[in-house]
Amino acid sequence: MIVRLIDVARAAKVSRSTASNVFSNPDRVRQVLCERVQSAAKKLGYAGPDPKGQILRAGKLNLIGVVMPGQWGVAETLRSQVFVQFLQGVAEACDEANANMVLLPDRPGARGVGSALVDGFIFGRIEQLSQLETARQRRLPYVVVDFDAGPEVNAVIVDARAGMKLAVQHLLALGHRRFGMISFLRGAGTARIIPASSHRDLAMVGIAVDQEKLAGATEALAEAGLCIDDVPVLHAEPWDQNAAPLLLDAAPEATAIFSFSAMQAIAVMKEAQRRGIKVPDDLSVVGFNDIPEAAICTPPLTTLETYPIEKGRLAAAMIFANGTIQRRVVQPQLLVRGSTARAKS
Amino acid sequence: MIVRLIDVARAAKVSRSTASNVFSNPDRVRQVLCERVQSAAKKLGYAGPDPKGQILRAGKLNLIGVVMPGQWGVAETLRSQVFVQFLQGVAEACDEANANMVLLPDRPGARGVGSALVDGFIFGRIEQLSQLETARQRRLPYVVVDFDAGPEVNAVIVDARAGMKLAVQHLLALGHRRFGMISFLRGAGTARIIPASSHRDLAMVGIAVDQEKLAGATEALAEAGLCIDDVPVLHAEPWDQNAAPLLLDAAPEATAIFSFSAMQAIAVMKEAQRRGIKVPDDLSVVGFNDIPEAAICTPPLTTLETYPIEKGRLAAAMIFANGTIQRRVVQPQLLVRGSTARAKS
DNA sequence: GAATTTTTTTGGATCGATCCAATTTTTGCT
DNA sequence: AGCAAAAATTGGATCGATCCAAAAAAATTC
Repeated sequence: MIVRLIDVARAAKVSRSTASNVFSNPDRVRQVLCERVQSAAKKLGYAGPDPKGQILRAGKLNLIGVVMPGQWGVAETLRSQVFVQFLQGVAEACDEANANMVLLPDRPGARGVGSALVDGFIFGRIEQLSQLETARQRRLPYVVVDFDAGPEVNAVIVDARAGMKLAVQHLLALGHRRFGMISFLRGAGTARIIPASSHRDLAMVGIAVDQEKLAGATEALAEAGLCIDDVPVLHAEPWDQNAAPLLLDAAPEATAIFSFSAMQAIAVMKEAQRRGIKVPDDLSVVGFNDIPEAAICTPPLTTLETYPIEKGRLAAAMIFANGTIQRRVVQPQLLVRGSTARAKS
Repeated sequence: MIVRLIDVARAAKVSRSTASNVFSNPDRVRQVLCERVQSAAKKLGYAGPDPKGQILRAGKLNLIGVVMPGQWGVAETLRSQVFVQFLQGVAEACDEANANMVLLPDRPGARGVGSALVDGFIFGRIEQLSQLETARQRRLPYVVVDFDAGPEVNAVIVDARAGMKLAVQHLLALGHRRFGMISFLRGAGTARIIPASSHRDLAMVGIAVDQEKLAGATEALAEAGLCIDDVPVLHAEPWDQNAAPLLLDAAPEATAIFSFSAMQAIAVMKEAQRRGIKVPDDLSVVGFNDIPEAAICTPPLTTLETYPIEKGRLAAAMIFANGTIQRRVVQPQLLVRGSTARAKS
């Protein structure tokens, strides 16, 4: 049924080695034989060397696995524009290295980290060190993004703490003193306002990078003599459409809101405008990460550029290098646009 | 260096077969041996059966290759939100089938369609039948999206002609008679206005699905006694920021603009507003495809829902089915939002 | 305890191709 | 033509695991 190299070789009356060379090292074969093999291949409908066989010998696959966060699947993760930008960066580096990229779920049971046919892994978002164990066991190179897994692990990390600090300091410099904050849920769940007593409870906050954001905000506030406990906090998934009203209800006095995601920042702007609150005149809003919408919404959103594409490139490059452990920290930059203004006195 | 199954077998003093069974069919092995093998594996640091070896025997990879349009690379393609939505659909179907998804470039030379380790292909966008030749030769199942490759090829096709017709008919029903159109370039290039003589020259228009859009628009106009030749036409890539002004300059009299992409439709709205032209009062705008921005921009964009996620699912399902050739046509639906209104009399 | 059945275990073949050292053929030179 | 050197070709081993029929061991029956 399936035509193999050996069938072609037999049909052309040459050895397997010669037939193999016709496809992989044509210059080592006399032209007469070369043609004989090729015509035999064509007659039998041979599709060329089956990569399944090649791989076993070659060992290298030229394939990087990008591991998607476990709690969300691959499909859910693709809803994040920032993550897709990150993938763009990985794809760019892959293009240059003539490699491909496979999207892997981190569900136990699935053909994921434990058994995927790849040369290395990029962990897009992890929550626990233990998730790296399987990759380590397989002795394949791997890179962790936005998670500090110690000095022996390749890492590309955005300095989210510094970023959030920039954002809050920007608002403070504009004279704001009453805030509202939008954080991430840990795990799935519905949007909700968090009681002040839990504000600093890291166990409730999304993933490591979000905990860093919280730390940054807390620090910046503290340096201005303010306390995070006095700030109403909303926990919500970025795409939860029902979240923004909750915060505006909970923080009627706030003159500025900072969000852990750009999506929720934009949602808050929309909701404020719907209620007749003017942005940025009555309410300043700052987001985190830059997405296309942030630049074109009205007003354009002041937010943090976190260079996801660059991060993707760096991560993929580390896999291809596969040498000494590297560790790169990316510094976010504040993009001041139209959604922030001086606080009314 | 690398620990293989056979090393573990030797260390545990059992045969390869038994060692293999410990990992793949534990119930066939007595518990004593099972433990002996497992402890040997742990001692040697064996990471479990290497998928490279398994694959050769199993034959099946549980991996779908999504082929990206050749002219753009993988990274460029990920910039298209509609394409990413399509990928979401593929990912959903993969999740259910416990398979994975690899993104393949269609560059010659790259490890692409010709040699990728996959069970089947989804061609995201193709321009010529010949691009399918390699997949056909490899005798792997494949699906083509938005391209009519004949009755012997799995296909998921959006009825772009009907969609565009809906859009133009909507504008006609609102009383519009003077239009502007934004089409796609074939290949890369800078945005430019197309002379009337070339309006119906399909060779200039993007890919097959875009040619269908042109046909739909032409038909709808003709049915209202209008001719596409009288409509100023702009060719531009969706993300070209400099395109919108060109069209507004070329079509100062237009009261309605229809675009082959949502991105350019939004760009035109922004540019019009910048010039003091009110949308939809002075100018109606219709896009194609629905992206998140379209729903939240001001005014929200009237556009066509083309169900990319559903298309992705259907395409992946056809690969998994791998039976009789299927062919699904998806009918777009017009989402009337705020960017269209009655023409001023 | 021998005979029979059932459960475990094993070695050989296989998946499809590539590499390498040894062999055969061709070429070049006198 | 004869010999050496170069080029082309070949068969065996290998990549890492799984399958299968046969053999061995254990459990059951009389």
